[in-house]
Amino acid sequence: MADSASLQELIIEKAGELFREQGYTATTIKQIAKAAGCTTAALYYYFEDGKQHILREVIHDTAREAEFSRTLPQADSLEEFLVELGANLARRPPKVVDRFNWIMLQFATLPDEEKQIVQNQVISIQHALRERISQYVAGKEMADRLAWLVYCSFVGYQQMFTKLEVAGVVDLSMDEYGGFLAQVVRQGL
Amino acid sequence: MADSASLQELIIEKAGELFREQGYTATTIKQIAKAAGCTTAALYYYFEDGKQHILREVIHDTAREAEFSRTLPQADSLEEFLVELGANLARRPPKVVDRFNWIMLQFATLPDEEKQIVQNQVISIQHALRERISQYVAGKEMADRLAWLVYCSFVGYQQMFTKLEVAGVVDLSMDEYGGFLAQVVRQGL
DNA sequence: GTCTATAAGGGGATAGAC
DNA sequence: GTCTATCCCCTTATAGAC
Repeated sequence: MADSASLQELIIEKAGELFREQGYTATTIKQIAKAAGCTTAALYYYFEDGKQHILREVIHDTAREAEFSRTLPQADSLEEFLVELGANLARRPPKVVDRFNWIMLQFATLPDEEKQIVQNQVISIQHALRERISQYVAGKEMADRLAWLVYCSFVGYQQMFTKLEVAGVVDLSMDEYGGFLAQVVRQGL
Repeated sequence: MADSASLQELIIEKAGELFREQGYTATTIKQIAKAAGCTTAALYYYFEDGKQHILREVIHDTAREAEFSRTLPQADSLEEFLVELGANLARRPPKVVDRFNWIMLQFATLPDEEKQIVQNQVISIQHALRERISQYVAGKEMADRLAWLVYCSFVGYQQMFTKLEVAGVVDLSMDEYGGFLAQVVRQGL
């Protein structure tokens, strides 16, 4: 981002953007080079194994970045926590959502090592969610399942409403969705 | 599938499989031709606009097929309905799940007409879900929101556990997940 | 209707200059 | 470290034979 960033970092950053926007296969190394302001030969100086190598680095970089920015809201009750969580998620930049989507959809074609990185990230998010939720509910098992339910619910919302652009046709904001989830969790119907 | 199927239908079917497995961009028309037992020239006889044209037809075909096979379980209570729904979804062939994922990946790059087909499908599923749910709960608004919550929850589960293969690491079957969702919806925590 | 043959272009990758 | 120049292969697509 800064002009002083090394070309290597710049390549990873620009490649990440292109992968996110177009997918891995649809992105050419010529596009990546152009976006990074260099030639394809320069790519091979930093990434000997070519395009696949850049992909791996993008995944690693994404994981590192996500690790850093993960913070769950504070709240006095489970209901409030879920409402806040929904509100937080709704405020995330589209970039983050797109990146998650891209990796998810790329997943099947990733090498094993990178698959594990992605899975570990998902699981560590669920763990964080579970620990927080366990402050509000009785029973480890209950907290664990609820954490998955909450996590999956929001992921699903995002896929449907953001990725599939259903939000343009149906009127249900993520805030409302989170609020409804909180209500259901609290008292059922 | 039958040997008597026209080559045109066979191409759409085989292309659909390849797109699911590899993605659209990664699939070549040569692969499609080979899978369908013909040459690339034959493809252009049926699909003048080439690969894009085949993509469109696959989407249309997928929508038609989904329309046909969509049945929701019968149940005496909301809780039972949700449990059954989870069990049904768990039994779906991976093929169906993969297709949904693939279309999601492709969505951003689809022409408007095909985008609408996909959205309409999603919305019509939610409508079916909503109508069924409204048998059990009071209030149109409530049924609508709950239908989205249920739909998104299952989509999210599928993404995480099936697509990201978290099911191999974490022990939470879709049956259990559906059961837990039913329990939460019924009485809260 | 389906094939053979091939054109035209773009893709990933590399050798060697600077 | 980065570029110029280029290679080879594979891709999409088409013309014309059968």
